[in-house]
Amino acid sequence: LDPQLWHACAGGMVQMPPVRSRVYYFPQGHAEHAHAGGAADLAAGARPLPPLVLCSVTGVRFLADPETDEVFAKIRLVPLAPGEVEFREPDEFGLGGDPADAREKLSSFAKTLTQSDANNGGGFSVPRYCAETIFPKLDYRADPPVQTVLAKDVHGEVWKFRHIYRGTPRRHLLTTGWSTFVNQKKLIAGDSIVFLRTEHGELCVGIRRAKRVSCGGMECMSGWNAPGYG
Amino acid sequence: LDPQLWHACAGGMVQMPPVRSRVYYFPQGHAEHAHAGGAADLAAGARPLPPLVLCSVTGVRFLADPETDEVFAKIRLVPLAPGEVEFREPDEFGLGGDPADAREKLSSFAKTLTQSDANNGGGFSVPRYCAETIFPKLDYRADPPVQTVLAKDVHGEVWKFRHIYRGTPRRHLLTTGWSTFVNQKKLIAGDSIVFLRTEHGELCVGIRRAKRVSCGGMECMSGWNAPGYG
DNA sequence: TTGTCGGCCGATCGCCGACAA
DNA sequence: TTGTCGGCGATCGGCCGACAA
Repeated sequence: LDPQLWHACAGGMVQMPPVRSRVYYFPQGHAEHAHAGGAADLAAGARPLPPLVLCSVTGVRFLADPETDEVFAKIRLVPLAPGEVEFREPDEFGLGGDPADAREKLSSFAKTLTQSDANNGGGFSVPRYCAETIFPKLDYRADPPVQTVLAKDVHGEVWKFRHIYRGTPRRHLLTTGWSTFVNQKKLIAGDSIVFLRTEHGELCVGIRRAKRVSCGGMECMSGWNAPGYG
Repeated sequence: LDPQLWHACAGGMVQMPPVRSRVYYFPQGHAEHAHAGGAADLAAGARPLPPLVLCSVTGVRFLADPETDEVFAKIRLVPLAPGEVEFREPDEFGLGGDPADAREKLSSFAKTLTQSDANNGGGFSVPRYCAETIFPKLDYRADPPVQTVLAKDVHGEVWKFRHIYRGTPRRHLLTTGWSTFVNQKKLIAGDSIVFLRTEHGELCVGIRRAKRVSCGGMECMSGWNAPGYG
């Protein structure tokens, strides 16, 4: 999985430590996160674990769930002996000033799906900025300007969309191919879609699912479906 | 799962030993059937198993696959000590002369789906015998005679069908509700459907899938899809 | 600039009798 | 008696511009 696409899907809040950098590992926090409330397993151990362990990052793998397309990472940590402890600024590893960071911001775009986007009745409203900076150049001399857009998802599968610039006032839309994508990926209003143009000029598409909240057996998005009073 | 429905789905060739009856267990045959060709596991054991073991049936559970509706059974066997060996006719347990057998034959009906039945373009041609002996009585004074038929599947789920008697010449058909059933159960031409009327007068429906044969990646039924020359 | 809506057109679904095996 | 077909009406998917936020 392309790290650029992975980061675009994960969002700007997610930063990954580079290989050979040093991080603190929090066993209890990990245990609580892994199986909520099951941290007793570790506490019951004969030798109590320290609250934090200084480790060296020896490997990072960028992965995506085959079912949901949700991205995650596997990070390999090796604990350091107390004598190896030495403080180094993370910036030495380019954590903050990653040059890929600025480039990524320029060539990726995320949009939260509206009801109209997710309704099976129609297409996808492409924000102008996304169409002009991420999508392939459209020939505006045609009337209406139309092109076929190919985008690769996190699994390498290619999706085909009809990209048209029409309506009054003019706007960019994805029509044919869009509803298939929505249905296959089981997207609903509130989920986000990410478009990314790699340095090779290749277009990629990722998704970022909204947190679901169960409503009496039905799955729905908090805030949606709630009639506004007043 | 109702044993009557189970037997109707399994077909007349399948007979189950009753509880407390005695049967021979063939370990090698079981192993070969369980994982084809993997019988070496048993042969490699320190103590070679006897070719057949006389057992007592201590339990039989009639089950159905939640995905495919295909029926199977779990039979609990307890090996008998050599001293316990005594010959008894299986008929003493009612294996052959099961009174439920004759009743079942009267009130269940199986039909192999034709292309027209499985095509999503239409309904299901109900053989007259099935309609008249299994289905609820139709009021022939109406024109055309129509009723709603409810049938419970092996999971207890209820399916609703529109049963109509129409056309020239007249015939029984299931229309509305049929294609939903076909799609949900993923039925294709060659599969069979079983209708059963229980002693309580309740209508049940089961399926019996045809053996699939793979045709270059496509799944199809042997004999179907083959154009007839001459 | 873009979210939502109603209109509308074409494709598909599915009910029908005709006809023949 | 019942399998298959063509016809056709209803429904649905999905593309469109209007309009307003």
